[in-house]
Amino acid sequence: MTNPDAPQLSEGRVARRQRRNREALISAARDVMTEKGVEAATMLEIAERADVGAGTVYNYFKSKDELAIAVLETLMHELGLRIEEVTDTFDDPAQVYAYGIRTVLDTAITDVRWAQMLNRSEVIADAMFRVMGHFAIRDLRLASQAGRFEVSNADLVWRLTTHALIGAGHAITTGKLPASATDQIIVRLLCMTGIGANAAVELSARPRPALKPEGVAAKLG
Amino acid sequence: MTNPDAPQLSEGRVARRQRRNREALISAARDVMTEKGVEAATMLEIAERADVGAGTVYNYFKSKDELAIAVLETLMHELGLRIEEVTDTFDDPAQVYAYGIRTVLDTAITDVRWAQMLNRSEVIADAMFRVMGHFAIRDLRLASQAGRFEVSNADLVWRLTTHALIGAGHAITTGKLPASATDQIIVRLLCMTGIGANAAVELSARPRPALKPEGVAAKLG
DNA sequence: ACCATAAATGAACGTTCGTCAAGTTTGACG
DNA sequence: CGTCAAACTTGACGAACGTTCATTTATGGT
Repeated sequence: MTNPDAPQLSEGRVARRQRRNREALISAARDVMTEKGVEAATMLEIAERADVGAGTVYNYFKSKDELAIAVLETLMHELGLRIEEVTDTFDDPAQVYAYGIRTVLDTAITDVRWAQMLNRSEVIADAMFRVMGHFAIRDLRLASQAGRFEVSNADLVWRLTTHALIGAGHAITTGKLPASATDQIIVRLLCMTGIGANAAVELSARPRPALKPEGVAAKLG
Repeated sequence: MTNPDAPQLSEGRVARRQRRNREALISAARDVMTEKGVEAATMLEIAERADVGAGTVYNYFKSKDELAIAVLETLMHELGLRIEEVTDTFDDPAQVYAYGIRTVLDTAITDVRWAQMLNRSEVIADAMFRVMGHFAIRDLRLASQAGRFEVSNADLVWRLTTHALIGAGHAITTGKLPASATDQIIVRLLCMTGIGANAAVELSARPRPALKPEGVAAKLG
């Protein structure tokens, strides 16, 4: 080797293609899955939209499920960043948490791309636990330390909350719950933090500034 | 027709066979699905175990999903009856509710037949909402009227609880939560009734009599 | 005994996911 | 440049699935 830098530079081509393929696959999968739902999306159509052979998908994702999870993580990560942009200005950590779960629920039932993925609850809930848990668990802990919540095991509360949240979203999009129930849903999820019903009602009634429009938040990974 | 009773009597044969087939199918499906899980259970194997042609299944159930739901409803109905046998002797309606969700969670993670079906969360949670909701919603209302809970919308609380319950059970059977977390899970689910964290801890710590052994409760439909 | 109707049947269908042998690209090295 | 091994891509393919449907069988009133 003439130059220690050379190997790294010359590996660039394949690395670039790999990144392109991976991103194209996630993007294509996101499109197809949010259009038709996870089950109805076929691996072949995803591969075609990504301009890639059918077998290539399996070089990047072990299974259809793994690809779906990657898509979900993308969606959630983006939403998490947009939420944090707003809540950064809040003083009360309890309100940060409340705003977060409220916004997630609203998005899940409003945004077509989310609504289509609400089947497979346990998979979504798990992705939400991991991706958004970074923020949520931190907020739960902060609020508890501030004496606003009574949570000794933030992991557990967040785990239960994600399942209830996804379940509620699914129930609304399938008409089993009216969309007007969102307020009460948030109240009850806040109850899980150990504050009583009254405090939960107060917390959920605080004014909620809107998210910034999409795409603006794509600044940091 | 010589006798107005005759048509009914002579219809007996086909009606009996239909009932036999339906029951045999549910029973076979329960066996296969609890052995291998819902997805891995194939319609062909279920049909064979029920001693019935592959196509016959679709005379009784529109789809595999519908069959799975029927199985779930059977399991839940039986458990609901067994729980009620115990809680009938309780005085505090809040304790009735607490015992119920505790027992459901324990069963879900202990009984292999339940554990195998914990995928497809939204389907299970919905079945649980309907089948066990008969008891649970009544208990929530009673406890609220007695001033023990603060629940204005029992339907909603029960809906959220089922999703969290199934999600938690799934998390435990997949190792994402330790089995020792059940106590805390019940505490948090009780928190959703609007009582504070302290009251929830007290309620969940009450002594819990064991269920009667299975099969004894098969007395009423 | 006869027949109209309802139910059961299982082979066949159309799809699906995931695999694999064959072909292509890549980049270090002489 | 040319060579070559390793890494990557490809699309045809196998196996398996849920579901359908033309056909056969059973039923019960006449």
